[in-house]
Amino acid sequence: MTAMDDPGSNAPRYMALAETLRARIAAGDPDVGEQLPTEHALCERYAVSRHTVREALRLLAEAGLIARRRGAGTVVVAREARQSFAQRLGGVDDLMQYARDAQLTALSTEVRALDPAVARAMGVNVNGDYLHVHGLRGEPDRPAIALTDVYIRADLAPPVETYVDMGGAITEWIAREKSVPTARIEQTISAGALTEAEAEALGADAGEAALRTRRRYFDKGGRIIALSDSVHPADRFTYEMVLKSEAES
Amino acid sequence: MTAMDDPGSNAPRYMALAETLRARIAAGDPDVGEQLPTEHALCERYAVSRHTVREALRLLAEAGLIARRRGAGTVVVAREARQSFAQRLGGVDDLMQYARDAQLTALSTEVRALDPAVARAMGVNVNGDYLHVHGLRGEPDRPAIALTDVYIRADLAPPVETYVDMGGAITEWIAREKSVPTARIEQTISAGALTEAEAEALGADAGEAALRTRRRYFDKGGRIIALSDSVHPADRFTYEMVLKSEAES
DNA sequence: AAGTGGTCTAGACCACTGG
DNA sequence: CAGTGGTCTAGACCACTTA
Repeated sequence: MTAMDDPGSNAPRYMALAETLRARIAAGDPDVGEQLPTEHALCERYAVSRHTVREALRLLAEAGLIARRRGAGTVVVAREARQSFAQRLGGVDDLMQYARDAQLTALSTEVRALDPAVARAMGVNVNGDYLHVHGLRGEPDRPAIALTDVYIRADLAPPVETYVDMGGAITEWIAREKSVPTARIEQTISAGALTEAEAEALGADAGEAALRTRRRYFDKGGRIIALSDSVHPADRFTYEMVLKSEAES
Repeated sequence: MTAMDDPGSNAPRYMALAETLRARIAAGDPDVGEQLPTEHALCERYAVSRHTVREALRLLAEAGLIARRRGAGTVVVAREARQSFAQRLGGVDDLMQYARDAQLTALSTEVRALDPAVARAMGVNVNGDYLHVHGLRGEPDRPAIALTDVYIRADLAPPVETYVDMGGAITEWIAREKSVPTARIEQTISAGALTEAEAEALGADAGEAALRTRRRYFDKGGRIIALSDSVHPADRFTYEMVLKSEAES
């Protein structure tokens, strides 16, 4: 009695077949690393067309249970799909989900080699020139929400006149104008106390608790595109994220 | 000269067709909200079979450019796929990416109605009984990494004997044993100073900076499964996440 | 060279949407 | 009710892997 033999089921055949195969894999019948029957064999065994078999296998492949290779066959790669969650972000701007109009106001900018101390703090080992923008982030006429340092690889950095009103979309500008899309972002979030210099720039008290976010932007080849380091006074900022289950059907 | 008319291209037809349609949508030919030609029309226009058209449309649908409804047709929902990033988590355990062996040691447990003050702090409005577990999280013989409060809806909570050695996988137990999988997790991360009670439990100093994470677990219907509230001394914990581009081809 | 999965065709029936 | 997308069949050729 498998889902395939159930005449009362109103599910499409390819779904029923997928469910049957999923149950068998969960039971370890074809165990991890072993081969699934070929598409042709499944057509015969379950008396369905190859298209139906392929739709069923597509579901299992999307669920990460099987891997398929032309000429080599289909192997089981997992007995069951772990429930998985994902935080999706529409773009780099969404990384910090505070108000859209939180503008970066530059206090200073310069192009020079990356300070070794900064590189160490950011957990990277690089050399070469970077455009360093130091500034406050927040809405006009409101207390600043963050004190931010951004380091953009010099050969990718926009001209100084340009980036001021770009908000946080610098990596999108680089993707568009320099054809270097960001492929990976690494972010660390930690707590810490405000230093005196930070407190002064932010109009807060030294020693006050603060949220510190550091981000590293990488291109497809793993090369650094940009670095950013922000300090948020505890009472002015909360990081919120929603993680959704990746289960589909 | 579209990708479809390119005879030198060695891409499959359905990919070429998808690329052609993607370019047209990007140009706003069928603008957002407008209808795409029907599958039948596309078959005629590009002289391919319906299966080929459907494979092409499947790609566009996966990219989030179009939405399809049986009987109603296909509409454009976006001119171009925004570069998008996702943090993927294999399970609830991975939410906090510190060492796997960070066990929760219960200091107290009780079942009672949720304290209104707690509900307010967690940003939820609920009633009913919850199993409240208050404890320390960390490896044995090391300073605790967090002070944690977990509130599990009473009708879903495992028997007291069970949950002790489950680590953080409580929601996975609920999904398996109670058939209530978690569909969404909302998390807020903020900074704050340790209260005296927290400092004492953690063996730290009151007023020290700390990272505070609050999580809400929801089922498919939006009902709360569990709540958790953790405080991490700043020097003992850093939250790290990797966001990968969702672009595929 | 035989067999695999990947692509493609030309049909068909169905559930559902909309006028 | 006509037309849509969803499912399904029975073929076919191809690129690729394995032996």
